[in-house]
Amino acid sequence: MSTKEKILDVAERLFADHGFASTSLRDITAEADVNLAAVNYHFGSKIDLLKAVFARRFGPVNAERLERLDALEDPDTEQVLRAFFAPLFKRLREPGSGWAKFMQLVGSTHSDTNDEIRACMLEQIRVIAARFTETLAATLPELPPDVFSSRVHFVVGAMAHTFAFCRHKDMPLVHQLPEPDAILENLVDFAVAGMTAPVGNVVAPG
Amino acid sequence: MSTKEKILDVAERLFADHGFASTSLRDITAEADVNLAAVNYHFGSKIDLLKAVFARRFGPVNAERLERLDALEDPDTEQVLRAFFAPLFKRLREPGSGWAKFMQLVGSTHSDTNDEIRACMLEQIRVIAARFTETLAATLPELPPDVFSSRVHFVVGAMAHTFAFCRHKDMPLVHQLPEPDAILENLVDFAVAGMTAPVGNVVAPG
DNA sequence: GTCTATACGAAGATAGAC
DNA sequence: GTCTATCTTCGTATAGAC
Repeated sequence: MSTKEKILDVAERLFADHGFASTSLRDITAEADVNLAAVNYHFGSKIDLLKAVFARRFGPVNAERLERLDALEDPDTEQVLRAFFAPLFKRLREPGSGWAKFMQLVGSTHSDTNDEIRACMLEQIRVIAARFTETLAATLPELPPDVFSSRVHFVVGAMAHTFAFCRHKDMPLVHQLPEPDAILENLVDFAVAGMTAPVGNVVAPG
Repeated sequence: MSTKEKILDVAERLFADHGFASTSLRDITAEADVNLAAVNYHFGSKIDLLKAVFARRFGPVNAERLERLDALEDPDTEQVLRAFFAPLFKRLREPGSGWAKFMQLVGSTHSDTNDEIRACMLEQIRVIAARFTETLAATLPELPPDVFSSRVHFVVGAMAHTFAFCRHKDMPLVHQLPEPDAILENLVDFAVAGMTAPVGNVVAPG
């Protein structure tokens, strides 16, 4: 395995387990058994290494997402959501492939307050998110735009938190977490019900 | 204002805006116009400063949450969720009080991969979360335990992401975000629908 | 009791030798 | 391509002023 690939693999795992800011380049290069300066040579900087970690995996996932979305004719809310979630979830079935760690990293990065760090992931999903948001909105034509926006936020949050912690041990309050395929079904059930919920009391703006 | 309070205020804001790891004690003490060593004197360490930031605000919020929960007799799903969310949301109505920044910090810390950082917040809500999870489960007796667990994760994720980003400008995909009170109503509608959704296809474990 | 000045080791980044 | 040396900034610790 090349130095570059060794760094990518170890960085992905350590970023996911301890967070980007809390992981030092010395941790990565020591565990990958390469020289400290190799990171700067191959990737330029720590933040560019993070970008490379995201770019490597999002390519095939996003391609499959678009394929699934384009294959739908007159899609409903569930089909759109499933087309977005399934391509990532199905890769969890390959143990040892690193996809579980990657998903964990995606989830935590999605909620990172640091704009520069979050941008490394957002630049990978910006185009695809726009396509899916647009198509999803079309399945809910009667929903007020501000309610739709709020609910998309809620779905994104539910997804991100699930990605980040669905396999985490330190969850004393919520036990008995099911298998990846079952989590996907639970997430789709939940998100469809949330997106299509009746609109309750309207609060006047201002 | 005392040195201790100045440090707490500035730390809360900078941790919320840039993340805990990306904020240096020198950033904090420079903006608070106090000496660097004052942090170590008053709080002991950077992580203990974070704990103090959480402890200051969670006290009154959690007390009100328990009051509202105890006041309910034979509560339904919506009432339990509202008793948890409302005490924090209502404080957003006081502009300049720092509660919006605190909420942002709570949301991002909830999704932090670093166990030590997340523990600073979890220790503040552990007892209360157990009470609410237990009461919430009682309102959904027919829901399979693993589905309930998944859905609680989803609600927590929706909440955390909303806290962290509901006032953020860098959200090009989702516009027209409503006012705090409307976000609370939207969140309650969404979470109630998600928690009470019919259980779809059951996936065999393993 | 409070606060300040200052020093130490470790971190990320980078220039230049090989 | 790879590695050493070095720069700046970080969290932390300590001695002492008020």
